[in-house]
Amino acid sequence: MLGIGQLSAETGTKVPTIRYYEDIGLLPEPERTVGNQRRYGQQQVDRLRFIRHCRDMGFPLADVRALLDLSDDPERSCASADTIARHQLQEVERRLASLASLRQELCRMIDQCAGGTVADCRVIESLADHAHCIADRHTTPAPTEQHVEPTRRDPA
Amino acid sequence: MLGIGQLSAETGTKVPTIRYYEDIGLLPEPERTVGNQRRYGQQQVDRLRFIRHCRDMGFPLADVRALLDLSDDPERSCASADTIARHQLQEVERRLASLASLRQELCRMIDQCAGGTVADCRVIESLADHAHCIADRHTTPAPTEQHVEPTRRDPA
DNA sequence: CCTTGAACCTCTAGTTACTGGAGATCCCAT
DNA sequence: ATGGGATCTCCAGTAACTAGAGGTTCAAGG
Ligand SMILES: [Zn+2]
Ligand SMILES: [Zn+2]
Ligand SMILES: [Zn+2]
Ligand SMILES: [Zn+2]
Repeated sequence: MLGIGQLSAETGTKVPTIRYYEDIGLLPEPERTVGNQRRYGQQQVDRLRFIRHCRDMGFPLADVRALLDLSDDPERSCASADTIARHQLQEVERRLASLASLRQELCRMIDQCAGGTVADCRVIESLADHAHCIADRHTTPAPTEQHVEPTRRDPA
Repeated sequence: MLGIGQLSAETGTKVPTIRYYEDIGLLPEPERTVGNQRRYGQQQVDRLRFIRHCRDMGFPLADVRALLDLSDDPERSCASADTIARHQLQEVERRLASLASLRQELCRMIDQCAGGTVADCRVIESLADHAHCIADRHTTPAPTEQHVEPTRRDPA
């Protein structure tokens, strides 16, 4: 049986995050010691690994929840799991397209600026007027994810 | 002079968002009618357009704020504007790379599943164990943005 | 057996960039 | 004068965590 800190180390998940997953019902309430501390078994380790892997692949928690439900009973058809994955793929492709076009605009913007004062800056000018852009509109990537510095992950 | 609803229509920004930008100091407090309603002039329209365009290009509000400050005095050197833009470009490229690798994993995952029960599903299996992945780790895109359905933008 | 210090507990609040609603007020046209 | 849409302020909620305060528990050393 592992304490929460060991589970954290084992899965590369921060301790408050584990408790958060428990709060929202992604992880079942674990056993407790007499002194009220959480104790986890292998099942929980696997479940948390599954969750983290899904998150790293960009699935939103709602999808992770659905995938966990599915994986909890192996007799069911996997059709909906595949559907979720295909949706996620589409989402990733949407973001890729939008980022690619964004990259182009940013490059143009930066290339055109020769330096000097703000009055002559092509970057500022381009930002002020979308008419300078190639794309007729920019679609927001709409990520639905986290906002954390990349100071994570250190798997066992 | 425009009312807030007209400014909203003019710039494709929702009314509460305009008030939010005012709250956080991105838009200056506008004039008011005797009845306390906001009235905007062309300057404000331009400023809000600038903000929205920056946001659509993926700049975080902190950067938008810095860019606005710069564009407010045209005599300064544009070096820091260019630096912000180059940072943003790097960020976009980072996300592109990470999404491309994600796309690959998702494709593999989906291709390998022949359908059937969850017990045999390659999607579930791949999610359960990162060892099935090609990439040695997935880097989170770390977006710092919004979470909204794409029900926006309808420029004048 | 007792002490110490790291790990753990609960609870609250903050992050980003907005969005939505309640309940009250205003503006304008008929 | 009146009706209805636009606007006002304030508060709460979204995603997915993260951080901190203030108090307990565990395990090892003496
Ligand atoms: Zn420049
Ligand atoms: Zn543009
Ligand atoms: Zn399958
Ligand atoms: Zn993986």
